[in-house]
Amino acid sequence: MKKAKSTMKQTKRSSDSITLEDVARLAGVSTITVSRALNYPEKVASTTLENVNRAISQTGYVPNLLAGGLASKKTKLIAAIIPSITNSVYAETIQHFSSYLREAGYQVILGESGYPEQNEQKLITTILSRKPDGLLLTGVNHSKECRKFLLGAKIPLVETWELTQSPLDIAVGFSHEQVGVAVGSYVTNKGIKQVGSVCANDRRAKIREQAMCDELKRRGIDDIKTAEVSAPTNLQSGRAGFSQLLQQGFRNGIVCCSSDTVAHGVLIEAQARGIRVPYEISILGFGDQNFASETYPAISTVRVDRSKIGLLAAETLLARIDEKAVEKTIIDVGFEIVERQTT
Amino acid sequence: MKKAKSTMKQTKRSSDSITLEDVARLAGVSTITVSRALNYPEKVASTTLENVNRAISQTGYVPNLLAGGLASKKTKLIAAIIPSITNSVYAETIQHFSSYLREAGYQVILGESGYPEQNEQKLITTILSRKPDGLLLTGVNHSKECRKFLLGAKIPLVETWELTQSPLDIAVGFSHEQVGVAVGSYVTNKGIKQVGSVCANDRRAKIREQAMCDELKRRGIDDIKTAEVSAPTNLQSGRAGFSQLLQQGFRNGIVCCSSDTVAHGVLIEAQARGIRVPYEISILGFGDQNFASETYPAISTVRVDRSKIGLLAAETLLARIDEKAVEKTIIDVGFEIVERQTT
DNA sequence: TTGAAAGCGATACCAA
DNA sequence: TTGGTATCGCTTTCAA
Repeated sequence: MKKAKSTMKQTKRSSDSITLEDVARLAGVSTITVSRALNYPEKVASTTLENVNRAISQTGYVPNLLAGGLASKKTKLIAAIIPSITNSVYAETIQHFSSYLREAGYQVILGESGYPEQNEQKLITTILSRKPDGLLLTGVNHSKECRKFLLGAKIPLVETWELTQSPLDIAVGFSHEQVGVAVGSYVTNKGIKQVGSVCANDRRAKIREQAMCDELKRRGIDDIKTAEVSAPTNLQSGRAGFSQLLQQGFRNGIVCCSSDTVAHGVLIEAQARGIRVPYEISILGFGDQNFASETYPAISTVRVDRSKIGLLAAETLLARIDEKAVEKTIIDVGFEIVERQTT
Repeated sequence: MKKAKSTMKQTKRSSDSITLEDVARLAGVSTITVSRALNYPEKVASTTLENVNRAISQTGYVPNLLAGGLASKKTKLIAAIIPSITNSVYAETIQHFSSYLREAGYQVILGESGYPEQNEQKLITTILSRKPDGLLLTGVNHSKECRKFLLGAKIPLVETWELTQSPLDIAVGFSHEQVGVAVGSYVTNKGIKQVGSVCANDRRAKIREQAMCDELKRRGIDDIKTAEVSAPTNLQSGRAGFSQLLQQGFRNGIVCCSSDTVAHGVLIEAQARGIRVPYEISILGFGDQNFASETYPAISTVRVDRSKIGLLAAETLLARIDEKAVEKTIIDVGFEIVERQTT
């Protein structure tokens, strides 16, 4: 007993939407031919193709990727887990990541991990249940349980923003220790004697701060004032953090911040107090966000190339998915200390 | 001939992943019972439930939502189309939108419409092929073709950021004309005589600027200098825009900007030129982004509540999906002019 | 170049 | 409370 949906009013679980079968009937071909016309047009005779295309536009057919993905085990979906979409460094990374993948016919689905109500494992399970073809992670610090699920999914994975000696699969990022060391040596090379640090209570930020302090001490600078502010940071964090430093007796020197947002807040507080930047104090940010080149003269920063991370992550992931060989599984994109000159 | 996947090495299209059937076999129940244990645990005897749960954690089972969605026609997916993820006003809206939906068991999939290489219709088709249960749109300006596909999907829709008399389904936003009028009257009420406008070449921004100019003229202010900058805007846009105004002879008065980013750029340029804000000129932004309350004293702004838009959009959409009655289909969240005082 | 039939992994429907 | 069976809409496999 064949189906004859068009003739019987309603089959048991009929649906209202237009399916391949509707298109096939209209075009006078079988469903598989329509499927081929969509996925491998070159495998279909040109006249057939025309017929099918006409039928598609006549019906306004929209393929059902759930069904397609279920059948083919390829969803053309890539998942990305980031701490927060409102943090512009992550948003920019994802923006480049998505844009590259979009051109390759993939779509990105986002998960936000930065919210405590959201346990990481549940997030990962939720994401994996959509059966993405690949997955981007932010950071390398996953619980044992999570690693199990991640590896169990048997899909290409890319960890970003941080580097590790033992990536789950691929890592694209930079070393936060190296950033700290570079900042420490930058500061001493400039002959600066007093250093203040306004640092968010964020794992990676703390790694950078620690490495910086170690390097400074190694180079003989012991006068380091530190202020911790809670993540996510905003301008207010910077203002408050800088005030703390001043209370601790910080006067002339450099204020190193865990993000450009914090740095900006420090600048505002300094201006409010009549402290001239970069004359009396100088400020170093991190991320190079919101600071289009040459636009903001008063703050120097550690530039991390979000587009590079996003693009390389996308590229490597795709290569893995297409089962091409991937030369490097640990990719260091580096960073750069950008000095801003006053105009 | 029944399937006996566990005994035969490989069936024709076997897969490596763990399915409901694997769990069922281990728990000694049928697949539908496992399905119930997951979706309606209260409909399953407690001993059975325990067995099933044990089997689930033993196997590390992750449900396949493609299959589930296909069978049930409920994907627990909500799509959101925004111009750009890196624009913080949209990102914040989505952040609240997602967070509300997440608690209700839904996941958000994003589409970016702001990139020209991406035609809107293709974007919509791509999104709809994932069969979301609902859809958020930014703006109310859709092509006829798009409206057709959108309506054809027969899912709840919510248009945000803008209001219209004839929404596709639901609209949550505010009137950009009203913003313009309010700004116009705010300016004249303060007794300001000269107005400069730095406006992005963005549809909604232009609507606001136009309404403001009309209102100003109505109230007898004709001395309006305008500078257009291209979207997406950054600090540089503001600097350049303000420079243009100065060239046109703008001296004392207020600079009205199409976004806070632009306003911030204007501030920087003013400071660079030694023009004191808000004494010699005052600055009005739009959006209240990046300006945590009371943090940035020099710039006033038009505050639009992103969390309200995101939350109300999510709430209304869910109500529609659950087929609850929705009282209002046009929801005006309003706006507010926030004056910042100098400290 | 085209098609028939058998899945993909879940849920809906009806029965026990 | 539990299970058998028929789908959901598409692609793979194999055959014509």
